[in-house]
Amino acid sequence: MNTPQPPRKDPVDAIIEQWAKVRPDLDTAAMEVFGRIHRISRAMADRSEKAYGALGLGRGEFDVLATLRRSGAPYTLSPRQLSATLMLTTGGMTGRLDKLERAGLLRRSPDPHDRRALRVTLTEEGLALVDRAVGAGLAAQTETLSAALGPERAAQLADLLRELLFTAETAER
Amino acid sequence: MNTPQPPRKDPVDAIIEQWAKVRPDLDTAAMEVFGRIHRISRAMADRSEKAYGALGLGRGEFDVLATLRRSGAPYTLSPRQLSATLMLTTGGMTGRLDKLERAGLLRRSPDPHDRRALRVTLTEEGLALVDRAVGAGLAAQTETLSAALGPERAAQLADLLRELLFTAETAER
DNA sequence: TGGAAATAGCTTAGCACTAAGCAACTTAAC
DNA sequence: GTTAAGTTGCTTAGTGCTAAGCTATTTCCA
Repeated sequence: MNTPQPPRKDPVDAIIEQWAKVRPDLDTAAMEVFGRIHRISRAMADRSEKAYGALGLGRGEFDVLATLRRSGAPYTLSPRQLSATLMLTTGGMTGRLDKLERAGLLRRSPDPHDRRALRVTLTEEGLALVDRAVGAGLAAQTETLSAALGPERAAQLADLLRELLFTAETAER
Repeated sequence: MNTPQPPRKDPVDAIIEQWAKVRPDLDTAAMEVFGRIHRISRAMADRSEKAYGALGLGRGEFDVLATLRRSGAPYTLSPRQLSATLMLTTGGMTGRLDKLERAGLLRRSPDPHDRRALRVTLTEEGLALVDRAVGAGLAAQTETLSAALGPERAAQLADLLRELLFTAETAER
């Protein structure tokens, strides 16, 4: 399964070759990394979405439930905390919460200490569903990763990505 | 700039720690890779968008122009080729082409050999603009990459990503 | 050669998001 | 204690996508 592959050509290599023909002056080294990251991200989003989809959840809804789940008992956060964590505007969050509340997966209740604010809490159904969804999503990821790389190279990849993430998310000048 | 970093904790490490507290049974190793890939992809999309944005282009428009540009002279493709390359429905492509044609960056003309089909061609303005935009986008990527990793580790990262991309884009069973 | 199937690009309806702005409320400043 | 400033969640308008369906045209093949 995980013997180091002979270096095959992938779709990103093909794009880079095309650029080399028409714009040989360009330095395309960064595409080798970011072009692939973009495509992997998109492909894995599709795979995960398929895993939750079987449970009737979209990616956005899953993200809300998972954020509540991993906050621990009593599975309660404010809409603001959720939209900040998920890098979503408050308008977008209102829509997600509406849908999830209608599906009975969470509950909105007034915050007892601040009458402007709300508390969003997972219901029992929501808790049970998200536990299954997290398992399914993670299984899809694990399967893909271990089919591509052994544990050692996967760990090496994770380290390189960690350093790149720091820089990428640092406020641009 | 590129001395191997002391292992700092990043946002993905924090999320994984949270899961470990509330669901210690989960195998979260794959998140180390795909969680970071997702976040880097998002962060870099924002950065690139900012680079083209200065030229009045959104990411979607840029992608269309760049695909035409790297196809080489005479910078002509069909709407179908474009939507297939960019993994976009034909409806979405119609909208992008409308906007770009209105801006004078490309032209639609009938295909002489197939009366169902069109040919989409970059105008001179479109060609000049996309050449500037590609330079700007690539500069933003190059800057981020070289601030995070030296050339050697960047190449190593590219190789690991290539293998992961093969598996991620392979049709799921 | 004629008819069925496939393909091209467009249209429409629906969805999920952002940006901007709102009223209600809380906090800070003096 | 009053006023100014900030925060919260929601609403609205606008954007860009998908899915499904349409017409016109081409290709396949019996």
